[in-house]
Amino acid sequence: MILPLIRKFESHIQLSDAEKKALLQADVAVNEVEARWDLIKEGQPIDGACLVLEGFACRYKRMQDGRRQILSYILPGEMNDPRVFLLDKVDHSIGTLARTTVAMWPRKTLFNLTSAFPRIARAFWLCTLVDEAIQRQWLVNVGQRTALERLSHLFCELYFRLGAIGRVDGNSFDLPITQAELGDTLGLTAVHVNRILQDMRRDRLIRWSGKRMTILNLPALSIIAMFDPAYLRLRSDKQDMPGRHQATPLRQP
Amino acid sequence: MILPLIRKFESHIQLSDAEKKALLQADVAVNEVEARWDLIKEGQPIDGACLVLEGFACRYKRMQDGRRQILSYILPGEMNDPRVFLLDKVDHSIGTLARTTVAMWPRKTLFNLTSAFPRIARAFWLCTLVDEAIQRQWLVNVGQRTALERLSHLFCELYFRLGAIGRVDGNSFDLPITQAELGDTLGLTAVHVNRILQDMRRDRLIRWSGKRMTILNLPALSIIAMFDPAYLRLRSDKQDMPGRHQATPLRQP
DNA sequence: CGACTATTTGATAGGACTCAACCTCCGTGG
DNA sequence: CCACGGAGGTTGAGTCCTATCAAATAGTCG
Repeated sequence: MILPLIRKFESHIQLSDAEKKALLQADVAVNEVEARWDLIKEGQPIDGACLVLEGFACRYKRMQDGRRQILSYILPGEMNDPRVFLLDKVDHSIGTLARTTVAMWPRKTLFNLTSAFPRIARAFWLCTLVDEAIQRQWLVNVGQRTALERLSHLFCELYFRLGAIGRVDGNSFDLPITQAELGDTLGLTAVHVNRILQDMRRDRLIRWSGKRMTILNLPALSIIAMFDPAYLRLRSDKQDMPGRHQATPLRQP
Repeated sequence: MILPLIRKFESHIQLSDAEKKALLQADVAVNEVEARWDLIKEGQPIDGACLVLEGFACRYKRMQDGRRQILSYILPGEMNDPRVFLLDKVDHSIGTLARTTVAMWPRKTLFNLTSAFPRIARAFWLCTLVDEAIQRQWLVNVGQRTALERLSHLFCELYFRLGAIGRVDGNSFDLPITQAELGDTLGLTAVHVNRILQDMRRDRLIRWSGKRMTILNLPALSIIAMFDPAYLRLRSDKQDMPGRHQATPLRQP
């Protein structure tokens, strides 16, 4: 049921069978949520943590006048920061961007798991640290980079993050969001996102039809974005890392 | 020696005398550092946490081509996130913006303190959560706001953060940084920061001569920035909160 | 005073936004 | 089966905000 989480953890550290079993047996409530629903609304009290199993969610903040900034994407295997339990209410909303299945954790379940299995606690820990590293990158992104650089950097990031959880097939992955949402992510308008995307398609950097994104030229994209995946702290010996796909088959004519 | 930290903690929770005493007796190494020195360099292994006692430090990331994004300010009483001890190296640098006195904590000291005094651990905890809330606000700032709004929001934030640690005198406080550094903070060029500052001075919003910033019209500034100090989670019953200065004396004619 | 850094000013260019219209796709329902 | 509506994508023209480049001015410190 919560396989994606295990997968995610294992992209950071190796889990024992006992740890995996404990996670699999954890008491969670699974829900299906339509696109564009709020899982948690800004200002609400918090009852539990939510883990995305499938789909695409995000954290965002909305200003009084309607402007919105998306703060982070929550991909399968990821969850909102469980530490906010300490607070009475959250200062941002969590919503779905596509149809999403989420598992809600009672805080007690989380507490039991992390106290019984220190390595699981450590895995949670590492995940929040990576989240923060991503947060810092996003600030650099909107603060310093041009529109083309921002889009390129985000696509590189998604390619690696999704690759680490086995959601990249060849060079393509599902990206079920709209151009307007991309704009809210990168501090750009939908119109401008659209124009830069056209440039990127023209230059054979990407293809993005329907909900499917294909990275046509990762090296070029990485250079444009000055992208270095180190901040994602992925174990590079994982066999499904996107980078491995470049290996040349040995059987040559 | 580490009074600023106690002050900061007490803007979140009340400490007992025993807790204060433990903090005061903690084993730390205090250093004076000139402006524009790095306390921690990106990629370095981490030996200890650093607490700013006096002055002005920041976290920042530099890109290959020289562009820099300042990620957060570290004010007196604040420290870099001690949780990064878990990692082998940091993904960003920490440097001083002005002459700063810092206390370096051996990780053992930190460990002893937090395990002996759960409320101290909780205070650290709350501080990192507030840091992250600020981080989110900054992303909204550079992602969604205009130059005027960004500057206004930052000045409001500093007014409240410095007020909470008793560094606001009337409506003015020390802001010993350059316009170029403001630019690196807000994703703007120094030239443009300069021009917007002139507008703000003309409109009697602020005065900023030398290193001293004076907020001339906080209500107007708050409206421009759509500023709401709630995210800073300051205890509103603290007697030195800036907000209290608005109270009307009871003795009216 | 002199060297340096920071601030200010001017002219110009360009990236991104605005507003509006139009197109395309797709699910719905008559 | 096709008309309809809505959401998302695309296009165009015009504007504004912000960056760039260069130079002058003001401050600071030894």
